[in-house]
Amino acid sequence: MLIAEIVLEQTAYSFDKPYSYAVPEELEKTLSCGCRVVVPFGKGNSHKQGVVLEMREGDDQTQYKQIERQIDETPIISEEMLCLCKWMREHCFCTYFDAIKAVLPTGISFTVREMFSKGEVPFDEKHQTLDEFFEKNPVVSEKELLDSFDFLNQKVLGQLVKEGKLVKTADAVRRMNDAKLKSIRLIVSENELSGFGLTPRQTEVAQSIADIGSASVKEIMYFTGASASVLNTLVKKGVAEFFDLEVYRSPIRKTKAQNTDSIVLTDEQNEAFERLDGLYSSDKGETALLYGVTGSGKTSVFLKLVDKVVSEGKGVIIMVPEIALTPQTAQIFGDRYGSRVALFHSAMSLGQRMDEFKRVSRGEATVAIGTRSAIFAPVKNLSLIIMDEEHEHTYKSEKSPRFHARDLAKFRAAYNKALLILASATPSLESYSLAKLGKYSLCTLKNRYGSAELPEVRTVDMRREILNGNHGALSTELKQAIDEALKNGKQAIVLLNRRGHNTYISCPSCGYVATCPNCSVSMTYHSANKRLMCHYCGYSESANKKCPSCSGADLRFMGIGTQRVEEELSVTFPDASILRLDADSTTTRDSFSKYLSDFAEGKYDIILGTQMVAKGLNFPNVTVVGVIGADSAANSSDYRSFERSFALLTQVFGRAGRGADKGVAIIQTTDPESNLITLAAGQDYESFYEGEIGVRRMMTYPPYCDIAQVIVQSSSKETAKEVSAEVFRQITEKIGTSYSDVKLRILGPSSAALQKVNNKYRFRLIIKVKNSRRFRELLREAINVKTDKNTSIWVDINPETII
DNA sequence: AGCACGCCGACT
DNA sequence: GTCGGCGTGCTC
Repeated sequence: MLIAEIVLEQTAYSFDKPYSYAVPEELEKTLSCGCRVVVPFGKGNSHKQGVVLEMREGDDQTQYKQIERQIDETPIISEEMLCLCKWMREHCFCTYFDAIKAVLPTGISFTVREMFSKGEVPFDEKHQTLDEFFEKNPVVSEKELLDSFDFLNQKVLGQLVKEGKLVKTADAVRRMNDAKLKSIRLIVSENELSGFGLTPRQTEVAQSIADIGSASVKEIMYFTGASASVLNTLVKKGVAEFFDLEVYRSPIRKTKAQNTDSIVLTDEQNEAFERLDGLYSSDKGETALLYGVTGSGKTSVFLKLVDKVVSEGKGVIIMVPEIALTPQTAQIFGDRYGSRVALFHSAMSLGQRMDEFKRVSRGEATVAIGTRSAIFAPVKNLSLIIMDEEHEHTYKSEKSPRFHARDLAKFRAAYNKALLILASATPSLESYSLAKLGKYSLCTLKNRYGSAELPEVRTVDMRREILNGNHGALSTELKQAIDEALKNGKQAIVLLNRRGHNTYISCPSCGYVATCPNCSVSMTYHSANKRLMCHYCGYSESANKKCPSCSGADLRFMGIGTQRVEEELSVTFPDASILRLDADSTTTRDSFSKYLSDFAEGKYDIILGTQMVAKGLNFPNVTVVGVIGADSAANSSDYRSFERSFALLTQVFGRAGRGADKGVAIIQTTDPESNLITLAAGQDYESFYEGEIGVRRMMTYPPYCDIAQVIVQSSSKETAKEVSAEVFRQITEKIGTSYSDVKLRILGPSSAALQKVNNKYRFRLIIKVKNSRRFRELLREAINVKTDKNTSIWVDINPETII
């Protein structure tokens, strides 16, 4: 008797474990580990999707239910990836299926639907109509049945199944639908609108749709502030229709390798290459940290190594923090390896991602390039993983499974005895300390390639600007420098270090601040639609002219947002064309790289953006870089903010002088004495590291411990508070008894930094601990407290931000 | 999450 | 006496 150990979809964390099922005879030959199946589950034998983890010879088949159907003829998940899924469940506090979904490209997922057909027992006379119905459609979905017959409901259906009059079957459908963007367009002409009895609000929205032509529902809701119901009414009244817009397809692939030049390395690069090549050839599954200053030519070293991997017929994964910002990377590798390259990133359509997944798993593509999800590429014969800009926070997943791609890369490297290269100009403190301890091999590139010079760095004290009567976002010095650059036909970049820096509206007389009714954040003013918006839940309202609290007419815009800086720039430089790049101005991700290339071609004079722009800074014609609020993040409470600001500034300074002209970087700060700017200007990572690691040691922060963040979210503030207190109690009780060997410190429970998001209240516990198997066991037990439907508990190990 | 079992209050 | 409320416990 064959027994299969199967993990199931739609399981809560508390009952997520492998379940044993009997393998029916007809599947004995075809079924194997890593295949998806449909099984009956629970008292009602509802159909669930599952994945076979293990197969074994079993004793007594009768105690198990039978597998109903096999979805994949051959395994969709390899042995290695199944192990990775187990690892993720153990380390990331997610369910097996959360991990499995992450490993598979979305387009490959199936959804299991409950279907009904006639059973052995005939229907009663009062249900005669059902007979006729099933005559026409032998297999019907639940929804169809409920819609067609008034006397049917969930309960009656269950009853009929029990009596044997109906039979439940499962239908596995592939869902590809989210490759489309729900959009809306008018189906009558603009001047006919008056004849449909529309309300003023509906007319206004219809007018907006007419103005834009057609737009995604999301965009329309953003610009008009209308809810979905207004749009639904427009469709109902026959004015407009919904349609699906195909989302962006992947870039055209070059089938032939175009660049076959051999790579010429400098002495220093060659030395690094030899070191890495030695590690690569040793097949020990090691990790190397390549610390190379910006502009030291890390890519050339990679290319030479990848050349070797490809020539040996082996596989490689190359990860970059955000592919839209580094189109060059994909380009360079695409030119060199042609169709051996497979791309993985979020801007690709589901179909495309699935194709790339298949090409890689069949071994047609051996060079997988992409963002953090590329770590799941089923590369054959994996022997090298490169993680560029390894310190970037985009490598940490912020939704379940909350993994860090670096950890998964380590797992895969060890499993395949492959070499993992972590590369950065500003390595994370975690990685650099491990390199210093000798756990990683450290390779260093100290010299900038070619003649590129570091820019001159000037610091502007913004407190002085205010004293001099300049209340704007731009200092006089920055304005002058931009002015000069524009006169000489050069370009400028203005970077806004925006963390915690939004434009909000407040009343000076009573202190009123416009806040979101659903979330505990102040709302951000958007000049594009003249509305106040909440970035967390999407709520918006029109901006008041008067203070709703005291009717004062002197409402002020506080803080600095990109939109406000844009206005200031366009007033100061009326003839310059300004490109604003932030999350709000780029609705589609692919447009980002297009904007950047437009800027490189000189279609814009000034680029204005948030941190994300810093990575794309590779423009020879830029001579001025301004950084606004350079120290704002450093002052925030997050223990990583100093590190982040240092990395950002180092990157800005390192990239600013790429052309022939020596550039100037103007740093606006309220704390000019801070050594952050001096360290970054000197590209002095060593000193930064020595200082910061001391702080981490003293305060017990990573790498001196791990941080586990337990978050309790509930629609009731009291419940959130009580449950988090209960988790706290569970933990303290356990370390006092059965887990006395685990040493940890708990902070909290306290209200999360964002107390309320989307009308859900959040409480958190922060645990400083050495992340060990024993600790995870303890925590797993401790969070297993009973909660109501509206309450959820989750764990984030080493979160990127402490929320 | 569902779904059943089970033990109390409002009804024909 | 029965129908149905939702508290509790299990799911191969």
